[in-house]
Amino acid sequence: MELSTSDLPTGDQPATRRARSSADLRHQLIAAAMVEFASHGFEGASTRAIAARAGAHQPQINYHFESKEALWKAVLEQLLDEIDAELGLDGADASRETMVGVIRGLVRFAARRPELNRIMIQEGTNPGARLEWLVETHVAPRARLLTDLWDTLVRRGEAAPVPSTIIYHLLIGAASLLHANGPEFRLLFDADPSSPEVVDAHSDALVALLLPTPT
Amino acid sequence: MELSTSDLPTGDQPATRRARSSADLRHQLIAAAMVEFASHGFEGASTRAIAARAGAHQPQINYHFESKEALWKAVLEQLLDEIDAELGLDGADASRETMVGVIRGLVRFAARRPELNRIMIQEGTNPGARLEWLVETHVAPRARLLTDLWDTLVRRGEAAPVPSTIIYHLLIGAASLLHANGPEFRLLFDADPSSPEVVDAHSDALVALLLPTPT
DNA sequence: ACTTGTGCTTATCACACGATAATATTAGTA
DNA sequence: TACTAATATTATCGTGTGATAAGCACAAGT
Repeated sequence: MELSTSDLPTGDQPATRRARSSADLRHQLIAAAMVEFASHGFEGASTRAIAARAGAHQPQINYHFESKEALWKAVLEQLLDEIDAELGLDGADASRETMVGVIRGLVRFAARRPELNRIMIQEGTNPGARLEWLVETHVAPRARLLTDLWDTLVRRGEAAPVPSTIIYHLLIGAASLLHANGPEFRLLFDADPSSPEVVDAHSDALVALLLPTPT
Repeated sequence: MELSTSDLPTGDQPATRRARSSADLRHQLIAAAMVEFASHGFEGASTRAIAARAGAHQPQINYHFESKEALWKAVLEQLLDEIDAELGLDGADASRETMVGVIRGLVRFAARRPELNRIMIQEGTNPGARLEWLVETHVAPRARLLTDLWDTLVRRGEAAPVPSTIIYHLLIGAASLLHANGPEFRLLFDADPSSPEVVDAHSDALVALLLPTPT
């Protein structure tokens, strides 16, 4: 390979350079792993490719993380933190505007960071330990927030009368596939899936379909 | 390994037994590859696992198919034939009932054969030769049929005013994710994603959302 | 009975995988 | 400058990968 510290973004103070550099590499490995896991799945992504993308050697993954699976969990924890920040679902009140914000946020996030949906789709396909960890510790509580909100709106007649168990995957699929499969969209329609025009039209459509305004 | 002809469903007439058995194995390999490709992606699926699932030895794949990729193409051609039979989109007239049938067919097919959506989602994620082959030779013409139908209905006011480029992935995502991620749905809601109740509720919801009846 | 052809089985190729051990290098401290 | 702890680097382990070659089994045709 051929790596030197000058290849990486260097810190400043010598006193903190080492610690910062170490934390930086951790983040770079997580960022690289995010892309590789999203593209090739857990099994298909290789630690060598992840390390190369981060400008590091393959054994550094096992030095900074316990295993490939621990790195995968770190990736998902970061992604879920990011979508929480984008949606702000937990503290919100049960209103139509909240739901509008959630829908638009889902589309915006899927366009900005398609990796989360790609990884979740990959894992949601196969039963197993990774899916159980994902659902039990991360997906279930967030899904609960969304289904509760939806049920409230339906009860008030502010949302289409669709069971919340159905609406969950329906909404996430409708909001994310266009961006998870961005390359396919680009080939099919010769348009940029992450352009503001597409994202806006996509969000507007979903809001209009799911939260019809009683005229 | 330990294989004998008695492990496989045997033919009848000795005159045709060899040829039938060969065609049978081809089909069994395609069926096995369908499951493996859907679960682990093209790169993650191993020819040994495919062969084992079909009750065959790994080199038989290269005997009956040119390569792993040729087997993958055979899988997709079979799946696309199946969904064509389910939807019957090509000869249909441009009516609301046709669209209702398409929507219900998409959901029904995703529930019965989640493998197509799983494979397409995997491939739609990464630019490359496989995606280009898929889109150019198979997806684009079918997508065209659907977007043309949609545009006609929108012009007539019989469908929600959503651009057909947006509706394509929106509809397919909304119709398929629940079933592509069946294992996740099962864990989340403790329900069978392929049960008639779920499939019906899912279809009804999509029809109601996309083709609102002007009351 | 003999040959031919089709498909199966075994062995093996060169390479990629995740993980670990051993060594080298560096930074911080005394 | 010596020493120590942290990180980087190299080498290597056992295993799995897709593909191919060589030889075998057996039915079909003569």
